[in-house]
Amino acid sequence: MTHEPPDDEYSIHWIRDVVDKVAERNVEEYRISSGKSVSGSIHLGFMRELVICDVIMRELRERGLKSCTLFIVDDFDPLRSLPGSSSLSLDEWAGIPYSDVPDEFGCCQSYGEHHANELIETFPEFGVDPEVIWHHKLYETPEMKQAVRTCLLNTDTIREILIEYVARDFNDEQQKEYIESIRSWYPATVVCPDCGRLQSGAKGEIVPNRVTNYDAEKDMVSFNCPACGHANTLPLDSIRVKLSWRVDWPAKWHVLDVTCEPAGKDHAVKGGSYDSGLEISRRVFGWEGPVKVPFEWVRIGGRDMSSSEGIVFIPKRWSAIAPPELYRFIMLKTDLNRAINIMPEKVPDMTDEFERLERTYYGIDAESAIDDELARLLYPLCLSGAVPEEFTPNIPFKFAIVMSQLESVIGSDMVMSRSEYAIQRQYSLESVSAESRRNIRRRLDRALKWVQEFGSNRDRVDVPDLVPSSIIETLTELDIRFLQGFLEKLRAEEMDDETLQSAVFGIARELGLKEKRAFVVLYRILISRKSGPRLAPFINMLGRDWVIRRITDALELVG
RNA sequence: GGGCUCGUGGCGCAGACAGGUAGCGCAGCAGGCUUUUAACCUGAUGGCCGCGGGUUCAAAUCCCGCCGAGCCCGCCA
Repeated sequence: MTHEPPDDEYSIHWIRDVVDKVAERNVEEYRISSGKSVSGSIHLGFMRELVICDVIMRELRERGLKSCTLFIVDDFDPLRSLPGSSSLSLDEWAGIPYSDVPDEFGCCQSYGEHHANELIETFPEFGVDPEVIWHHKLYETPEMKQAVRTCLLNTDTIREILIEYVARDFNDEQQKEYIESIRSWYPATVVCPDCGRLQSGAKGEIVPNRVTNYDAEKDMVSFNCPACGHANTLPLDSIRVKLSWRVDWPAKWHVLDVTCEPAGKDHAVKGGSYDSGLEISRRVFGWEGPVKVPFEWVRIGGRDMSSSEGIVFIPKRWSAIAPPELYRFIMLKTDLNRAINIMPEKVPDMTDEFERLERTYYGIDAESAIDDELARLLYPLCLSGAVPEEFTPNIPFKFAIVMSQLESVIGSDMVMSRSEYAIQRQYSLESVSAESRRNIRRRLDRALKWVQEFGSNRDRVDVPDLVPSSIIETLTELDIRFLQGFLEKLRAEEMDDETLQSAVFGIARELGLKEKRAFVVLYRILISRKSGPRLAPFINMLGRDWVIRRITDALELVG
């Protein structure tokens, strides 16, 4: 039996499914949120969450719905550890909110702001534009104060929920212990007015400065700071209070009226903080809470990215070596529950793949392995800005790898004009647009950085100023005659890649020189190696005049 | 101990929710008008679909068990 594939039962892409679900909320404005603790540099993986938020927003707008994105900088969290590179003292700053810790680099208001800004600066390139909300400032608003009050008033309910969600997989003894430990627990901590700490101790031995009592009638909060010993009972309005983990999140959802928030797998697991947060939304704040969109993590080169341990690979570093649109493409094409392992050394190949999508979108490739409808959906979502009316050609990344390394040899003007010429030939263009020229420039810059950081030895091209005498000495009588013949040919006429490649073979054969040897000789003269980039295009990149001079110089050295 | 996700040619992945001859990219291999070189084009090769069992005329796909990898599950975030 055969199946007619039902058209609308299963969607072509996860974005459609997610947006369908979000749109069901039927609200006036769809608010898509994300948040990040600023314990250090925010790595490239977090950008996945921002991109997910962004495409949900874009698709909602596409459907004529009002939508925005939010990015909450969790800078009111207490500092627990410092990266090894930091000059700050952990003893001095542990337990203090990131917004109160100074910026050791001196350029921002605080430790938290510094790391947040490092990320925020890359937003335009990556095509995201969320409203930035500073957690510590949010806590100063009357709405958030009221939410804190609501949580304190509903402490019993919150305790019940936590026992239900956190302790459900415990054995009897663990359960008893947990219930006991939470008996006099309040869902909030206090910034000590004396020492400025939310908690004492660093990672592993933390004791929070927890609210020890809340007098609802007088709206008074008691605490007993474990860091400095200061104990007091003060009006809620007069002190800085922060809600606990698992409670803070639903309070923010409520105050900011969040419709949807994606969550990494650590938070999104069944019974995890997201689920308990939804339960708190229902039973404490009286609404259903946001639409949960779980997603897997991003790894780089097979290793986890983590601010505290592992490798630091920040978005800025990505945009220095690869197009941000490519990052968005990788995020969008991969299913949400798949971990993404980014391999920087594959950037050239991945860029090619992305450009296949681009050409499919513009209908330039006659046949394409990429589905038309998928290209129509995905390509615009990959771009950081509006989709240009017409295809804007660029040089292939792999061409740029070689070309960009020649700047120091032939100068950047030559590199640009030869790159433009390559595009003109490839797409049969009369002229190259200003936009294309900007693209070329960007690509050359990225290709050069890429090859320096991630290129293999084969990718690296190093043209020495002079041909070393050690190489001159290896030239035989026949080699020299070949070089003379090739020089003549070069002087005689401008040749395209194919003609030039043939000329090498032709001249070598005429003289009875082994073809392979001819190539070795030329590569040695040019780059002191016995092989290199495909020869004729490489010579044309360097330019006829330059190569003529090079060979002439070499022949002079022979004497 | 409990839970979630993943396991498909050398590498990275699609196909699994609707069971019916196993696809793509990269690498490798062979070719591109008597011209091997690493922008480009063409072609062929390469897979007990983690293992075992079950359902079915038919299983990569559905069900059960096992193995392996990753992650989450006290406080704190």
